[in-house]
Amino acid sequence: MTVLTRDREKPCILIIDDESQIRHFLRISLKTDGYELLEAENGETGLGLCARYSPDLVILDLGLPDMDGSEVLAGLREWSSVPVIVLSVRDREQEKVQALDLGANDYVTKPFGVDELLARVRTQLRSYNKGDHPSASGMSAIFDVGALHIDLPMRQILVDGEPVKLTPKEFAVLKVLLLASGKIVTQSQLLKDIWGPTHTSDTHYLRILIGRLRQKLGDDPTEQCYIQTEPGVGYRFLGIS
Amino acid sequence: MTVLTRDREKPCILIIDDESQIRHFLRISLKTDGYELLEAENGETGLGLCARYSPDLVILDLGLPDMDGSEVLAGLREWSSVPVIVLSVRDREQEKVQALDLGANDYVTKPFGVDELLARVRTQLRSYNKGDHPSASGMSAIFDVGALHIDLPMRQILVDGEPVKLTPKEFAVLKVLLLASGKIVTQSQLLKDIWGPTHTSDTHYLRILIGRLRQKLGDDPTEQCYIQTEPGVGYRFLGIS
DNA sequence: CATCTTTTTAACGAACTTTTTACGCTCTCC
DNA sequence: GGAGAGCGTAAAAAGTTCGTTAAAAAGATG
Repeated sequence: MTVLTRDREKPCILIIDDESQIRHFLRISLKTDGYELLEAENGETGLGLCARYSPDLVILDLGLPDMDGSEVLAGLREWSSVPVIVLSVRDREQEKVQALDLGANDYVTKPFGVDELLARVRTQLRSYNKGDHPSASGMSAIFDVGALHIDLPMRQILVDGEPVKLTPKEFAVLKVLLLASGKIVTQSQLLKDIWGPTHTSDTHYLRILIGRLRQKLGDDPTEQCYIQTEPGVGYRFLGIS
Repeated sequence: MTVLTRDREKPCILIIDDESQIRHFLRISLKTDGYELLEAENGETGLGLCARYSPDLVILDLGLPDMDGSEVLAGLREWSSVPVIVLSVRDREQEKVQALDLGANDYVTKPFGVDELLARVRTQLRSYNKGDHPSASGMSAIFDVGALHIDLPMRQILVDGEPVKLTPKEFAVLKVLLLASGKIVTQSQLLKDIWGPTHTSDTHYLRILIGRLRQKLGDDPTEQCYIQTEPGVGYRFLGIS
């Protein structure tokens, strides 16, 4: 199952709550604050939506019809570290402690003020985005192949331990190839991604750039060590299966 | 001044509260849960302790004698990203919103249950340790690189022991680069952070400011000692691995 | 209101990227 | 075998970006 595409500009929030009034109420508040929304009225669909769309934050009501809210939380924490704000009508301290220790990031007691909830949402999203959580961006961005060490977020490339300087376009091409590791990336796709949709036919740009890239990476085009060319189609990065 | 050593096994919590009963009460609860403690009864010593010992978490009372709690929070957030749990007797929603948007990670209204507070402490420490926060791994707000000594909370910079005056914008840029030590900071990000979102394209502002900064810090752009430029992308501060 | 500091604007040379142009190579297909 | 398409390399030309300097404008200070 692949991650379905969604607007990556707006932060996406999943609401799991059975009360339609609360969902309605949250929907209006959150949408006007510029969030994209997903909604589920029971734990199971909530978990499903979370798995498929990997939202940036989950607002979870503890009182659900099909399963206990803490079960949902526990299930979620099996594989995801998405921030969770728990809502509950119950103000029992032990329940708060339990939810927080199960992995909730915040606990808000109903009835609550919208502004406070929105502020807590901002707080969670803020601290979540600060560290680069692997599950948020999908995969690790550090590659080690042969004498090559590539750190995408640090934008650092080492060949035999020696740092290598890449130009912006060189780096962009390498990144696209790397993120599709093993798979072929079409020439027109690379051209569209990096040069823009008006240059999808200027394949010689690519040939020259790939040449320089191979040179800088210490790659021999006759042996096709790192960057393999698929004649007539495109290029692929070899190394990680 | 270097970072003072302290027991790195136990998480260290700084309590900033003027009421000695509350401190006593928290001290007992937190110590039995295995935390190391620091205490301050006003904002100024609190900030000082935080700068010197860089605790893993701060519990901050909003009602302090010497300065407003939100001032302490704002001052702290100038240079530190340590998690902060705010305590307050006031249950006004706007105050919660303000504190959370100023950078607080949680807000607990007095009177509160110990168990809940302890659970919230655990939650903050947990999510703080997940991402690799620079200041979590022992780095403080005081930097010593080569002949350079930078004290962010004191706003003081020494080159070869000589104090150097920086303009507000120079200091802001240096701070952003420093807090992202090693990582690249995009030009547009610096421009957005310091000049505001309307100047994200005025890259020449940055070039001039970086030039002056390098000059004042005694940095040679041909040797790329402190501030390294990543052509076409942005800048990074070198020195601390 | 005058002075000093800080920020913004303008201009220019140097270094670097990207694009253009040109040429050699291999492979397929007629 | 020859023509043409696709790929790789090399070097020159064009275009950007970077760093520096200098001066004008704006803001702060007394």
